[in-house]
Amino acid sequence: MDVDSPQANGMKRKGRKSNENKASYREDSESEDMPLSKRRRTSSKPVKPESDSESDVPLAKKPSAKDVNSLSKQKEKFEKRAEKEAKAIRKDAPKKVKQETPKGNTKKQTPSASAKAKKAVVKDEEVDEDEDEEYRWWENVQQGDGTKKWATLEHNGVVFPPDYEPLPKDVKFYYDGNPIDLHPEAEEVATFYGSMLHSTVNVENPTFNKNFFEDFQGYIKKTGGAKNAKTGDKVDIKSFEKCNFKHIFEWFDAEREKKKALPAADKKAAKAEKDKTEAPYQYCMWDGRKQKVGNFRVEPPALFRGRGEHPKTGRVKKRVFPEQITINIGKDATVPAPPEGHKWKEVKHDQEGTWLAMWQENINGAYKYVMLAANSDVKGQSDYKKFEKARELKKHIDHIRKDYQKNLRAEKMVDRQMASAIYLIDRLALRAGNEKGEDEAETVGCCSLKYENITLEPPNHVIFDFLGKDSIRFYDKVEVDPQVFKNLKIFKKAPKGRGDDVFDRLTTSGLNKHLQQYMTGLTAKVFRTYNASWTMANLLKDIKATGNVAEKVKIFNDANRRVAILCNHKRTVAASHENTMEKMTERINGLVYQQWRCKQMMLELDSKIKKKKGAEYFALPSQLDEEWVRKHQADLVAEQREKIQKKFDKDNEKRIAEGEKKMSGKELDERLEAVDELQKKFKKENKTKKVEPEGRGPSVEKLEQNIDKITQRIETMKVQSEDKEANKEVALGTSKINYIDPRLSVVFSKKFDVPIERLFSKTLREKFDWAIKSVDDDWEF
DNA sequence: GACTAGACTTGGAAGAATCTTT
DNA sequence: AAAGATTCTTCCAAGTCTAGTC
Repeated sequence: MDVDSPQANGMKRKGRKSNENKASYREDSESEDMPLSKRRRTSSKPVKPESDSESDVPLAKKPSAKDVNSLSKQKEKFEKRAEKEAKAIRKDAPKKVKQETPKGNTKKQTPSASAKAKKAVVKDEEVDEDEDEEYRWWENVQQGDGTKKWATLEHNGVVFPPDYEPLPKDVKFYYDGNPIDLHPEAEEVATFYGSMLHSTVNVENPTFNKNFFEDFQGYIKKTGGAKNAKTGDKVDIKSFEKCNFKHIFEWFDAEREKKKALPAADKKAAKAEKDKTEAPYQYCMWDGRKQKVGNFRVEPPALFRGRGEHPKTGRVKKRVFPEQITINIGKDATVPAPPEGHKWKEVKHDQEGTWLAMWQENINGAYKYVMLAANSDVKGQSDYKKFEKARELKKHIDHIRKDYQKNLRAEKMVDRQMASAIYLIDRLALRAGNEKGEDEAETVGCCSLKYENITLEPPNHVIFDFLGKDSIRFYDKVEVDPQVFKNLKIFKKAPKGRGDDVFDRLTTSGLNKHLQQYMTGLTAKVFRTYNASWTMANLLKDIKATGNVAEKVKIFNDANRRVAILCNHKRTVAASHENTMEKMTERINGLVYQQWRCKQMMLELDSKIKKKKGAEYFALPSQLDEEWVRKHQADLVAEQREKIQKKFDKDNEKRIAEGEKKMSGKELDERLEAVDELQKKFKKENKTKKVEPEGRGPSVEKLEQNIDKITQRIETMKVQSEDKEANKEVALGTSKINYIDPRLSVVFSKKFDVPIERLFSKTLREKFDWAIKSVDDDWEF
């Protein structure tokens, strides 16, 4: 239960065993002597003698390479701008460059500052504005040394999950067809699994099942075994295949339904009750200011849902007891009382930490922290600092780029690898890529890229294919600098093979140390922030103010999407996606059909028009065919019939409600005559291959207008549908929340008159309060 | 420099709430 | 009003990176 064994956030690091490998890294063409000052670091694991057939199974269905050309071309443009700007900054502020304090770019902030001052005065007079006066920390960011995070801190600790409530007597886990009695502790574990049968990604994962079953068996053994609920005989639970959790699942499902079906008032009351009991934990007092706590709930016991091929996925994540929890709180504050009969593991007064409580989870020994919510001052400040740091990189980026460009040809292997790695981090927004342990999913970042993750295609194309954070696949074919191509070829040279590091001389800390030389605090991840925000800034810069709000929001989202693609932020395609797409094409086809009918009507009105416009114009569009038309006609007929029926029913209801008599079936028949006529009309059209002109005073001109209108609608729908398809596996959220400087969005909102609500949800507006209140429409990243 | 404990940010998915369509 | 789609929020896993120890 105690997880005190020292582990790096639980993960045992892979030993850095060094193989003495006398690899020669001489390039084929050029003869460069690269001193091998250090021993080569290779994976401690032997190269897996995997059968090729297995390893060749594609990771995902279809590699969706990004549009290499347009994206990289634009990136080039933005890089040029970056270089220009870096030079301009240095020219502008030859001496001040060192520390750009928040008030640093005085020119731009002065107007807003004075405006705010005015506002502040007004506010003093009419106090009714907000609850309590807000603390505009961003107007006065002290550098400080950043170590002491608070002077006083009061909070009420954490909320524990409810105790386990045993299942009703008639709901059982089944084994080999028999209901089984389990000790509540083992039964609880059964419910972890039973309640998630709908989660196919887990329940169909053999590792998940194996791990779960092992732990489950352990619990059964530990708690006195399992018994046949009918006979009372001991049952040995030894085969996962014979386990049946269906009854448990159905019970949970029914409970979920029951909850959902509750009257709205009851739901509301239940929520109010919960809010009330949790209220004391929602907020804390941080340096005397009320601040929202983020995650005050202790994580409930469950099955660990490790992602990708996590070797421990499915293991039981145990219930956390007060005895495992460390509380961090002000010296003078009242320490929250642990639950009756329990005590805290420890109570600290660590002013250098921003966490309120902490414990270690039993699977990986990972630390779990209770911290403040994203909208709190501390989090806001560090967010602000993060973006300021990224902006600071603007001043150095040209140097850094020039440097790595030069060092791509460095004599020493380390330097070459360093330059190549930074190149990739900068150009492809790769993560640093820390070393990972044996008992984690095998994912990589830049420094940990493996031999097999890179495929070289002469003259200078590189295919990257690897699983990154969260086992999300990164697949991209990229055109790289010829020297980078050469280098990668060298880095991959024999005796390296599958499983070996491409950058065998690099570690993330070495890389970051190198980066610090250019700028204090510069690390690999700053490049991601910088490139994301810089890209967004440039995309927004090129926008012209046109269209309505919806169109402008779309433009914004398009830019957002470009950033998300840059960062490789993906989501799994929604189950309903294909269906939705089909519906959309059907709708489009319906419009195309309408258009075609209009054209046929024109033929009836003007006998010469066929010659004038050409036969092509009147042909049935290629995406439609006879069969489709028949079906569509039938659908239209059915649709109309349904509509009339519904209207009729509704009218009748109304009549009854008003005390009138119901309409007769005859009336319905009369109304439905229109449908019959439509049907007849279609029949005739199909037979004669002619379409009678419709509408009042039909004319070729009117029909043409109509066709144009429909064309418009088709176009919008097509755009919508293409948009949807392109967006199906791109997740916009992460870049919006973590990478794009929120001030960019605020400026966009102001400049183009798009309400900020359209760009930021309520929580995001709270999180980015500092950004919303601190910039004018001329602020630049 | 290697190693790792610790603390903090980033990330996708699940679940809840809300909007849209039927 | 139910169903379906979409958006927002919560959850917690999985990264990054610093600093301390040897």
